[in-house]
Amino acid sequence: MAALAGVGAITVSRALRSPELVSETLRRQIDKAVRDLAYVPDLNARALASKRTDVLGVLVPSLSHTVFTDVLRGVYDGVDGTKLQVQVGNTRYDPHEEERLVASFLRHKPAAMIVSGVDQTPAARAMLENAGCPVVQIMDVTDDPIQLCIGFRHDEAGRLMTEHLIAQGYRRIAFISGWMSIRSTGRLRGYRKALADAGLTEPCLTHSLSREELTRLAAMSEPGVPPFLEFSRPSLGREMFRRALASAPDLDAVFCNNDSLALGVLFECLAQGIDVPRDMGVAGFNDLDFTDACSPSLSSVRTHRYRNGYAAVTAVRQLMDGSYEGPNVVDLGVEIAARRSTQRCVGDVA
Amino acid sequence: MAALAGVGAITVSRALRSPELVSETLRRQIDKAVRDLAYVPDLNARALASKRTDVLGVLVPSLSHTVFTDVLRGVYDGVDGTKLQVQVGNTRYDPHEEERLVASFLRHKPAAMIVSGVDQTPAARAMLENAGCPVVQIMDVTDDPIQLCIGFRHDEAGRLMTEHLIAQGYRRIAFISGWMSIRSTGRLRGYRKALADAGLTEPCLTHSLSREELTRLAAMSEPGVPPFLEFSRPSLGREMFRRALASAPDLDAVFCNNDSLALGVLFECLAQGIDVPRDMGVAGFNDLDFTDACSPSLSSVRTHRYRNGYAAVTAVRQLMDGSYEGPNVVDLGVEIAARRSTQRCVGDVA
DNA sequence: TTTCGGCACGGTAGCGCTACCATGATTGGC
DNA sequence: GCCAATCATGGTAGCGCTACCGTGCCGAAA
Repeated sequence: MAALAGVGAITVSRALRSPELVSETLRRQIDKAVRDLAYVPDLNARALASKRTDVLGVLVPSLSHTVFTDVLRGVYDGVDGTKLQVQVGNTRYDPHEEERLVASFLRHKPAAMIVSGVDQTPAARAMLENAGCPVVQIMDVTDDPIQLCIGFRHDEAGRLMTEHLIAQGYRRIAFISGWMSIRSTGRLRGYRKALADAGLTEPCLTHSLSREELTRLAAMSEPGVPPFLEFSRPSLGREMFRRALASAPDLDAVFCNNDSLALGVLFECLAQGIDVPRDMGVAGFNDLDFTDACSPSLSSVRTHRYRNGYAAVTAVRQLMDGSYEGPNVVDLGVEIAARRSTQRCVGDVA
Repeated sequence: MAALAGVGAITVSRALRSPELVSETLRRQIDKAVRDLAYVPDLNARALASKRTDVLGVLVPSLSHTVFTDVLRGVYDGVDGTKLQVQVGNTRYDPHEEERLVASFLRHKPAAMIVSGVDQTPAARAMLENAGCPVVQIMDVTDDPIQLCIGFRHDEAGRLMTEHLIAQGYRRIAFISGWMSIRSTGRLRGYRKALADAGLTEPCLTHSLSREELTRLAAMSEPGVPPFLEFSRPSLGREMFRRALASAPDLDAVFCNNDSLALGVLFECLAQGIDVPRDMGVAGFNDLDFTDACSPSLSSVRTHRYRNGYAAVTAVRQLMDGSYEGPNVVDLGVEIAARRSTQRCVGDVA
């Protein structure tokens, strides 16, 4: 092919990768030859020869949760206009699958890796440490990142929302979660801390389903639907809220581990004629796109998922060209989106 | 490395790819050496030498819509236990981005490709036709697939739901959509056909926002959030429903282009004190996980997204080993999930 | 015993590209 | 007009793996 353009093979390579190094005349000849032959460089050969690629590997625990697709949107926007190619891996909340994927991704010699959470298996961590490319952990923070972590504190988030509920006058506050990821556990810890600090107790334990119940509920779903999806369905929120009410009839608020569960709780209250927010405060987590459209609008914890993905890519690019100068632990923080569903104090009194 | 195991390099290669061709003794020696040296084969070199990879390229228009993440779940479940590696590309509903991604994916010499929809650009189509690997189009059907298409008819889906509403006694039925993808247009066509067949007219045109309004609404969203997401938010459903009511006060049903919009409509009815389903029928599309938990539960069109992804992978695997024997156009069909939000006839009368 | 097919394994030669160095042409300063 | 510095271009030698063929060995048939 290079011969047909009347130049050496290496000049073609140069013309395609750094056109500014090739004279205008030759460049035009080569461009023409490329078009005539519909020449497409083989990326595998390029990767083999140059020992690097433009692949940005991104590992997320789920593609079904808006949470991580928002992150991916930030990632995609961040690589826009760069040479980087995003390659997504789905760990399905399984540390071993994550480990497998880390190995598999690293075999392709990626330009950089972005992984979710800070709880990789020791083997996965070791591989990432020796990967020889920038590695950024997202959606959580730790004092001991592989290289750089950008995220927020889940325990802090849980504490803040619980304190908000307490400030609104709620006292019997339940924490509802269908399935506990490592991050949910952090939120639960924050919730408990806030309760303890205020001298309150946990009215009931509905954050953890028994193994049998999990299995039973999983069986209800369409075959092949992984449990973690099923376990944040609104219908599960309704079910768990009914159980919480049964075991603690004096309940006056529920803090849901995610907005989907909260949506279910909202509908259950509607169906039972329970007044939200007067008789029951309802709070979600993540501030998904439907929270403001609910009636009453749903309070939630706003996490900066899009920004997290975007910031991770920005950091990756700076790490690649050596210009990164920020700290190696970045806490993006969270915000309480206080809406009608937890607004008991103000407004009602006035 | 091969030397350290006391064997030839080629034997190592064989031992790793087809262990049955190597004697037990050597295989054990090699296994040990592999572990000792933490040897990891370079996939780029393998791809270069063997001119093939185990990458299954999957192109979807969005990672933010549950619709496509459900498909991806099916895909991931389908490749489970095989050598295939999923690689996801996000076209962001942009045909040119899709074309770019097709080119980029094909350079990696994938084992097969799965693309969404049947409306690729001529250039993308040509590349896929000459890709030399199985190509499956999903989530829509056409008489003229690239190689094989597995999906469902959107016009048929739109027609069925509209007929359901008519059968329930609704007569002034609006179609609401924030943004029209190529597939939404099909649903609108089916809706109009059903109305025409029943001798009914379209009460108002709320399926198409003006360019200015789209821009204004897009500006409302978080920077970087692509429009197509914003345009299916529940809050947009509330807004568009208000407009529809204003331009057609005698409206008695709305068929929403997706469940998110329908959720907004449901809440707007709740806020305005409009009785669903008696005074207003509300229908969505896709049958997302919250439809059954709404109060009243939301009628929708169930599309087989998970199954579509799974079936595509199954077909890909059969195409790869030459055992595929099905037709080259597969219509998975849709089902009407008739729930309370459109249940005007039965029950109320009895 | 010879012959031959089948088996386990190794040597050689690339796959298509790029890193590295070499070459020749051009420029500018003395 | 000479030399060094700078530029554009080409040649060579791999990157790490696998396809292809070849070697030596075995047991079964002649």
